[in-house]
Amino acid sequence: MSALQPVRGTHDLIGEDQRRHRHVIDTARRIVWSYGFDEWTTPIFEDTRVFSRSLGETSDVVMKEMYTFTDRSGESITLRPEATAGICRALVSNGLTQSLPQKVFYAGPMFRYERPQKGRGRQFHQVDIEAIGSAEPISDAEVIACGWNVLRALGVDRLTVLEVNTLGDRPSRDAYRAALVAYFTAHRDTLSEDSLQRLERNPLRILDSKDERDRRVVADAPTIAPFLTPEAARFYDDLRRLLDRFGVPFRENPRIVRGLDYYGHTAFEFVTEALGAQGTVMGGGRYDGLVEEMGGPPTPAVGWAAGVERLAMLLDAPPPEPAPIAVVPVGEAAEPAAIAAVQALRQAGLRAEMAYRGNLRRRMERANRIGARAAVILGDAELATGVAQVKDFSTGEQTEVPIAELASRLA
RNA sequence: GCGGGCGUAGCUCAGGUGGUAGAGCGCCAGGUUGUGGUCCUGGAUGCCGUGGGUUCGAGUCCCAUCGCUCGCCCCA
Repeated sequence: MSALQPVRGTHDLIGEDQRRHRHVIDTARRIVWSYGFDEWTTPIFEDTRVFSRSLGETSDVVMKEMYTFTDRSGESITLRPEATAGICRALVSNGLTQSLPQKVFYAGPMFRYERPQKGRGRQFHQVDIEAIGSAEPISDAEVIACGWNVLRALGVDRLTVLEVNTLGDRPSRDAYRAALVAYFTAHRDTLSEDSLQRLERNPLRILDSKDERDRRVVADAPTIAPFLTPEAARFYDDLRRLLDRFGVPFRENPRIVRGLDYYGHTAFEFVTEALGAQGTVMGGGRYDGLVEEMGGPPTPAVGWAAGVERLAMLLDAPPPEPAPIAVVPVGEAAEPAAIAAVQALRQAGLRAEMAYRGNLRRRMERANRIGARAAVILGDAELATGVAQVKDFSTGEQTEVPIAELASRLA
């Protein structure tokens, strides 16, 4: 009981857990491929500045959640808390700002130092797409449609709702922020302590506070709509129109706020009631300033990230594994023939294992335990005739199959 | 960083008011060394999370501590 345990907030993925996890990633990869995205893999740790600069110095991620350490050469290194910053860094590092647009798919582990909860770990996994170099609202709509199709392919779309909002462009947001600060300052004596802090750092986040006191104040708070510039308003109109055109159902939620500073215009979340406090299963938006932060030219971009663990928990059941074939040699003389047979099955693309321990009863037991759909029995009699006994485990029936035809007959 | 719940076999969990630890599932062996799944018989498994206290005696009561879990904050 006091043996070594995984580090707090990390988990082993074994058996069904692993199958669910892999199914989420495989499905996302397949759907996203059909939209023209290419997979990238970047390092799981980066120069700390990649994140501190891009996520915003006042974001919670940077202030208290990063796994940051100094390596042996004295460099400050951070385990990535999210994928987008690293992708933008890679875009710039590889000179790909010269060949836009880039449509990137990403799958891998992320790290955040937090108290673990349902659907939240210190190491967790995301799938992620980024359409970099696309400024038109049609790319936002297409990115969202792509995410929605991933959820549909996973069969979890009926458990989730898409909520969209606009954060406007820079002038819209500055004007709105000023109005919010004025409004909340006037009501500061009724705000929660947390929200008084937010008023200093990021007043937008008061909007999605769960505190009772805050919610009453928020109910009458101004919305961004009257502060949108004509350009920002039209962008949002276009987005909603195009979502309809793509056939993606959504509802507007003016309280959606992104936690990271680099977002503007489109913000969206696919949320669910099924995961307790962690309702967001996929979230994203537009981040036109980020590539520039990384030292590249001004570059528009839009994307989303989805939590693999959270999606895996929403899955009904992991997809079934194809059942293997068990090859069962009887007696030492049968070993070479059994090895040849099992290799032939594998060459034919089948999943096949040998059961070679114990008496025949043990071997058949083993064959059953690995979930085999059939057992190929090879003993002295079979070697003499060149015909194997093949037992179908679902029916219990046993038939004779020439050894040379095993692969084709069992395919 | 702050709150609630829970720690007994590999897993799921029983163990009124203190008397030296149980079930089901799983595992191992045999019934059957040329036939699995079903069935029968037998077996192993535990520093009862850890440390301390009360007591003749603690899984049970008290204190502390660690871990897990759910929630707040924030997010995928």
